[in-house]
Amino acid sequence: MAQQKITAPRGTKDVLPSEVYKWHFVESVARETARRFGFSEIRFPTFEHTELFHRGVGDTTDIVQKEMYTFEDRGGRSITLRPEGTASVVRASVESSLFREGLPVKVYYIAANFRYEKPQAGRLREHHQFGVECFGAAGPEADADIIALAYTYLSTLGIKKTELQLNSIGCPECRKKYNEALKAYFEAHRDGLCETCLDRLGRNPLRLLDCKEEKCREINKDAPLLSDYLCQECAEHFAGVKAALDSVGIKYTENPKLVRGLDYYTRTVFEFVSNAIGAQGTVLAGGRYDGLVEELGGQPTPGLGFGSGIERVLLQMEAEGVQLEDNSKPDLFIAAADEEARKAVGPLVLALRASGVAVERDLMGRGVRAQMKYASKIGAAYTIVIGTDEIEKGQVKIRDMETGKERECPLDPYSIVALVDNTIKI
RNA sequence: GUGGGUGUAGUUCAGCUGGUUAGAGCAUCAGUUUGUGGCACUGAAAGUCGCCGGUUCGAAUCCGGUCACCCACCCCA
Repeated sequence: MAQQKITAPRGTKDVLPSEVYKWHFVESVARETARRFGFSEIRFPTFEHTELFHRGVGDTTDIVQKEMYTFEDRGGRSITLRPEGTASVVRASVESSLFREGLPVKVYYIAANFRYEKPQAGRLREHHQFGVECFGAAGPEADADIIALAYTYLSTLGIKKTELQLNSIGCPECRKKYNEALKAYFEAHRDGLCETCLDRLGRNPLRLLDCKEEKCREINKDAPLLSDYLCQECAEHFAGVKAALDSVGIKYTENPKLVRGLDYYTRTVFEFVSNAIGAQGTVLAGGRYDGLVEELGGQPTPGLGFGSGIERVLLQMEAEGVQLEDNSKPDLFIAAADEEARKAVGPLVLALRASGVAVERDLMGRGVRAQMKYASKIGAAYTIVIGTDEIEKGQVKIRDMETGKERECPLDPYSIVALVDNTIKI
C-alpha cells in the first residue's frame, strides 16, 4: 500500500537530473566571469541572526516586514533564513576584518535566498542568486566595472535581449531634499492618487514613482526629478559612471524613476530588464551602498554590487532560444552477453573509470539487445559487447553509436581508453 | 495579502447536454526464433479522474469547500 505523496514545499523547485546541466553551465559562467574580473568566492551560512536583516536590509522594506522566514531556535535565538546575500557578505567581512587587510575587497557568491512570497512566473520562495560585491572603491570606475561584469556575465550566457536601466538615487543628503520636494508635489495632487500611494506618501515617497496605476502614472509624469536635486558630488559621480560606460560601449537607458526596493542603496542603481519572461522581468539588479558597512558595525567603507536570479536567467535563456548541450552523457557502454562476460565487465569498467572514462554497464539484468537500446537511450558515444568469444580472443569490437561503424580493439583498458579518449572517428 | 485561470496514467491531452469495463499520442517495460541501438510491428504495465463533502437511482462530468499549480497585483532576483 503506497503512502500518501509528499510534495515539495510551495514556491520551491527541484532541479532534476535531466536539466541540471543548464545550472552547471550558468554556474560555471558565473565563476569564470567573476574570476576574470578579479573576484573571489565567499561562502556564508544559510541562516543568520534576524537582527542582521533588520539593520542591513532595512526595517521599512517589504522583505523584512512580511517576507522573512524567521523562527526561534531551540536556544531561544531569533534566526532568519537569509532573504538576500549582501547583508551576510558585509557581516562576514566585518567579522573577519577583511577590510583591514587591504582594499578593495571583491567577492562573489552563488547561494539560495528565501522569501515568503506568493509564487508566480519568475518568483519563488527559494531562489538562487549569483551575487557580486566590491568594497572600498568610491569612484565611478568601480560602478562601471561592476556593470561591465554583469554585462559580460549575461552576454556569455547568450542573453542579448535585456535592457540596462540606470539611475542615481543620490546620497542621503540630496535625497532628503528631493524627498521633501516629492512629498510636496504629491501632497498637492493627493486626490488623484491610488490608495497604496497615499499610504506610502508619508513613509517613502520615492516608491510612488514606481506605481503602475494609470492615474498615478499621469501624476508621475510631471513629478520633480531626482536628477535635478543631486548634490554636486553625486551628480559628478553619476556623470562619471555614464562616461565610463560610454567608453567601453555598454549601452544603457536612463530611467529617472528606477528605485530599488532595498533601503541601503545610494547613488548608482541599475537593472537588466527583460520583457520576455513575464511580469518579473528583472534578471539582474544592483547598485551602490556606501552606508551599509558602517550600519553593520564596520568602519565607513563604500560598497557596491549586484544580484542575479539564476532561475530568471534560465528563463531568459529559454526565451531567447539559447541552445545548450547536455555534456553529462557517458563515453562508453559495455554490454555483457552472458554470465561469464558479466563477471569480466565489472573489473574492466572500474579500470576504465579510474582512467577518467565515463563508462556504464547493465545493472538491470537485461539481454544484449535491451542493453544496446539502453546504451542508445542514455546517449553513450561508444559501445562494446563482450561475450565468451571476445574474452577468449582478447579482442572486442568498439562501435561508434553515431555512425554505427565498428573497429577492432584489444580487450584491455589502455587500448580502450586510447580509442575513447582521442575520440577517433571509427 | 488580493484577484483570475487550471487540476483525468510518468507526460501532453481527449472524455459531447451526469449513464454502467475512463481513452489516445509520447515515454516506460517485454518481445519480433534467444550476441548488437536509433526505424517498424506486437504486447504489457500504469489512473481512489487533486482532496473532502453535497445533489442524484447513478458524478471525471453538476454544486460547495479545501489544497496545489499557473498567471497578474503588491513587491522583488
